[in-house]
Amino acid sequence: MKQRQTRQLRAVREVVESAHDHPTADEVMRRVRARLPQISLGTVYRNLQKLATQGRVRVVYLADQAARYDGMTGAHDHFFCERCAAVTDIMRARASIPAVGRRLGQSGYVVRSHSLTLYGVCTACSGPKAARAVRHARRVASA
Amino acid sequence: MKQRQTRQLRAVREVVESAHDHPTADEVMRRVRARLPQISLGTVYRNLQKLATQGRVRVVYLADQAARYDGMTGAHDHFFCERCAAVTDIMRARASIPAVGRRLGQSGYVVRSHSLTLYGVCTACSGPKAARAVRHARRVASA
DNA sequence: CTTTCTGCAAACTCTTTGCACTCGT
DNA sequence: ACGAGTGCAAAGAGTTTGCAGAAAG
Repeated sequence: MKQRQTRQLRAVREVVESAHDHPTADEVMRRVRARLPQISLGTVYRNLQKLATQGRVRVVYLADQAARYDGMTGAHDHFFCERCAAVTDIMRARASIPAVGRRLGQSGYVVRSHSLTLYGVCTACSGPKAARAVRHARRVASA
Repeated sequence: MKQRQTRQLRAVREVVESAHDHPTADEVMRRVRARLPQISLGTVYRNLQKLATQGRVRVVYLADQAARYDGMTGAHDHFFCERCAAVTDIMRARASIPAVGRRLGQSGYVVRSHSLTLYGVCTACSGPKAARAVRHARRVASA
């Protein structure tokens, strides 16, 4: 029952907490392997789930894509770029959502959490240097 | 290139459009089979995707669950009951979201769509008759 | 030492796809 | 008749899990 402080758990936690780009489980594994070349994807999933249960990590589900993991646990939402698959944090989108929860609460619903995601094209992909940005993003996304 | 009016496509469309409970692809197949007993799950998926591309059906992605299909194509959001897996439509949650899109637009982001889902416990599951409601929901969910 | 955790691989779920055949048009 | 659509089964992607051995406390 007691949680052990294994090097794998710590490495997964440190990778996710220091990541600013919402990596997938697979990407987390690649990064952890820089330090622990033997770690398996199953262990990464188990530890990510453990951290998520403890609230140390947030899981971000995006349409039909693989789940992303986010070390920022404070209230914020996400923007998903349909061109380069980048995920950007949005800090101010939620202002009105507590009101929705309150209204639903009067109808007997208990709102525990919510998820707001905007889909579209990000600055890098829609701007004048879009071609270069897309190339860059693809490289990062498949690295 | 021309779209054909097959009985399978029509049956899938009619099932989803008349459903009020956000069925999964598997559930759609079960319902269609009442009329077309030999329809395959692959065909259901192909037709759901076709209808979604045409905007006649909305796909609702919920955390790590299977996708739900929604015949209501107008703007609305969803509440997901973590106890019975029921999905409820929420009509008024989005009022403030266009403003978020506008603000992001000024930063070079193009917002094409968004998804807002609230998670919690629904009226039937949190009320005084919760036990019965849960039993009912489970029966429906696994029917 | 005891118990949790790991690595591996197999299993699982959901969804997509290749192929030969069917059926709208 | 032509070719889009179907059924089937196999393949894919992402995630979970059983088990024997490793290692944390």
